[in-house]
Amino acid sequence: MPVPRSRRTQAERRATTRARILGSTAECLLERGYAATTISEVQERAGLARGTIQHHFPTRAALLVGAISHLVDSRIERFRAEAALVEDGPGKMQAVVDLVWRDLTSPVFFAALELWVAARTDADLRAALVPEEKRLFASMRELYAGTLGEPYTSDPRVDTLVEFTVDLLTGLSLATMLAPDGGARDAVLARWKRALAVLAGLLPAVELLDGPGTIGP
Amino acid sequence: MPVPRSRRTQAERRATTRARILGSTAECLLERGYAATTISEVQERAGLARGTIQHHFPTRAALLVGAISHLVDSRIERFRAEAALVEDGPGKMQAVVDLVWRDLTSPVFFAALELWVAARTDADLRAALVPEEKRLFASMRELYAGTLGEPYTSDPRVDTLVEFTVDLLTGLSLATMLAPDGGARDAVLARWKRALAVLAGLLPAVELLDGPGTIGP
DNA sequence: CCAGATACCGTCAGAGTGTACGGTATTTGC
DNA sequence: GCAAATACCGTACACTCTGACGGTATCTGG
Repeated sequence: MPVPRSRRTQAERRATTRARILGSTAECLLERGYAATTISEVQERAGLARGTIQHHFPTRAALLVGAISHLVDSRIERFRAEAALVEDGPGKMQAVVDLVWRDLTSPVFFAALELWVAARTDADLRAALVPEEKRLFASMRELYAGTLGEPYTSDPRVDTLVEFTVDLLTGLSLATMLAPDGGARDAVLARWKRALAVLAGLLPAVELLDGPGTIGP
Repeated sequence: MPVPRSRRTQAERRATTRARILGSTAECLLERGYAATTISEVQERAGLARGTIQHHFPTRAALLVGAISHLVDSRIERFRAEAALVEDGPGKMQAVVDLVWRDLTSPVFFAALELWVAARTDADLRAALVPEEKRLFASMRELYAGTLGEPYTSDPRVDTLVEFTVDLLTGLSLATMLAPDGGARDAVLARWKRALAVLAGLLPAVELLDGPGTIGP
């Protein structure tokens, strides 16, 4: 006997299925990659009819454009939640490195990477992606600053150090994406934490390679 | 009247068309991306018949695997040529940063990036890619060391600094790939050069952000 | 309560893809 | 020279993907 569904407004119906579709798209990007993220595949994962997908996203391009904002939102939200867990203390700079690292090795990041790389050779995708990524970067910068707080935020070098950290960890994530060598990866992370201390003037350069490297303000 | 072609050995014929196919594949990866790199597209660019492509690479997967080694070879060769031009002098460390940057923003890099990202979700591609990239990294390490020479090579911190540089510049290349902001990009590069000097103990940390930053041994 | 709007469904044709296959031209080994 | 081998060619076919379309269920505004 068919359960009479609770009455939902059109807006609610629309929003939930839309979210379902975009969730499946993200999942598919993550697991199968950009090229294999087809309408049929998304449809199947979402458990919806072909026409439904098309009703919300008339073309594949529109679907992928929709996925962009969705992924950016997820990533910001995820980062915010993780950032809230960072505790104050002498190892805060290092904790933020770990925070950035968790972001740059998270599923959302790799799903977004698929679109990012595809956008290099797809003008439409790029046009939609670039402003969204600007939004992402702006949010991220705020979150970095908010998480670090004083006295870090007032140091003019910190912006640069954050930029270094994000770029470096992005490269490291890419490099270790295919053949994760946990040991080497962690070693680079540990050394970078020490390097940050050196660059902040908290540690002499000769100590770049030794010791535990937990240095605070 | 058909010109009687000079007699070429089978090996020669094979090698040249093979190279032609792989060249077209690389070009296509660069210009159109992984998803749009189809047999037809490669065939058309190479000006060969469909059967010819298939004679050399029975499947699309085989073609892409073939492209991997080809790209790695190109990249090593390209880097070697550029490295030979680096002159000795007080700004050598900085010159190597520029050298790495030219590699990580070169067409071959972006073509390889397409395969790299695709390999994340394609086990066969990954199996072929990982050993080739090991080969690439090994060659690169040699070339870094050879280019830097003494006294850098004997400093145990240099390996780490090279790793930092490569990872950081990889991230920077990715980040600025879609919307190149020359100014911001160059600023990060310049600051990283100074940071290297700080990390090597040649410059005090307080000078991270100021001045031209050409520091030598 | 009911007409119009909107969300969802399922099938279809056209284009494009990858691979199989038989045929022609060129080179090789004897 | 001449068969065998191999490089190159072009068509054919089965498959998948996309976007179009008409049809049904659910909601909304009056």
